[in-house]
Amino acid sequence: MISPETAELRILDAAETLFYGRGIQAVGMDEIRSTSGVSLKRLYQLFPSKGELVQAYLRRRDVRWRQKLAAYAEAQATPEESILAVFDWLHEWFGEPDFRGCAFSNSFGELGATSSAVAETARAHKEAFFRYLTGLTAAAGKPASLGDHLALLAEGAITTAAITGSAEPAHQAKAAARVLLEAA
Amino acid sequence: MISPETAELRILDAAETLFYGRGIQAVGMDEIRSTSGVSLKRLYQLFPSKGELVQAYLRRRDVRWRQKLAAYAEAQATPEESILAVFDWLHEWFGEPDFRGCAFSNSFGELGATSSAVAETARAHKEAFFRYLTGLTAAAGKPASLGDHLALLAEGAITTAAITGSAEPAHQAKAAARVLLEAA
DNA sequence: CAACGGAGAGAATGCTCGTTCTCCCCATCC
DNA sequence: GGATGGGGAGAACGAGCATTCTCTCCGTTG
Repeated sequence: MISPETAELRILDAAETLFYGRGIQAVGMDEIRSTSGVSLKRLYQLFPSKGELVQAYLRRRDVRWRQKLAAYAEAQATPEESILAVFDWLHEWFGEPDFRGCAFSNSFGELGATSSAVAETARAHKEAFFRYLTGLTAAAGKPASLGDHLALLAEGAITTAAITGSAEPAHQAKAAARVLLEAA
Repeated sequence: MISPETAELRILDAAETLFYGRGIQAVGMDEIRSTSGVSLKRLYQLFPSKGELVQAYLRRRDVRWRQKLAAYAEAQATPEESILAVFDWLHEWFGEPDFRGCAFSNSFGELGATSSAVAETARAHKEAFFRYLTGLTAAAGKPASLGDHLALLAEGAITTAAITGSAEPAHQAKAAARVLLEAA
């Protein structure tokens, strides 16, 4: 028997791949089981309902996504470079073969109206992202409004890249961000 | 008996209210029937499957949405004012009580991975929107890249307004748009 | 060794939903 | 008037799915 920790990891990995890749309602618990290799009994012991598994998936993805973004941005030499690096990181993300847009926007569109938990998780994710960008602009001595504007650009690039299937919106957003950054 | 044209209108109105308001998979054909007052038999005569009804809903919404935007923008005196008016129009839209983001982004997030028809309709809508904005910037003697940048801002504002439940992103996007417009 | 408790496989349950079918009514036409 | 055809209401069908239950197996403990 695999350890509970390993089982939980496998379940969350399967949930992330499947929920993100195909949508939450399109994936049944049976498919989570077969992909993770963890029996339904154990699955329900660890996550008492599909809704709780969805929340766990979203929470873990939120933390990881923002950590990866922060690690990339913080590897830059100056605050200005960190800001522009956000859009380089987006470009890399958009190019990943399984990229399908923002997991939070997608789950909000799918379930936001019926699940307040999903709606709230999406809201918290976007708020954290906006706060992160305003933190970067503050470090560069720029106003918080610039952070909001850059966040809107990034948000738009994510949606547009997902729907058009192109990574180009990241470059477009970066060019616009550069103009805003220099004007601020 | 109501005329086929009236029945079709009622069905599409019900579909739009329900699909947009709660998500496509969350709404059953039975609810379309009870809301529209059109019997299931006639419903299936006019739209042979739920998928076709979804496509009809999206197609009509695409046309109407872009018409309303264009009417608002074209009521302005100068090309520059038309461009900025796009964001005023967004602000009005965000303030509507049933606003729940972009119907195309939402349906893409929900069904884009499983339905190529939905994915394609969403893509066509975004492309038309981008083309409309680059047309506005061309009329103002500005490069097409400005149109793309403004479209990203608008797109980000829509998503952010939907998730946070605030109309404020329209104002933020307009402020950023003004900077980009004056710099271009 | 024998009882036990927890684990896996997967069947069973109960519900939802897309789609079709049945049955009945009524307006039209001979 | 009586046949007919199209329409409405809603039951029926079949599939999918979240969740639970059953049965069997095996490792542990006394």
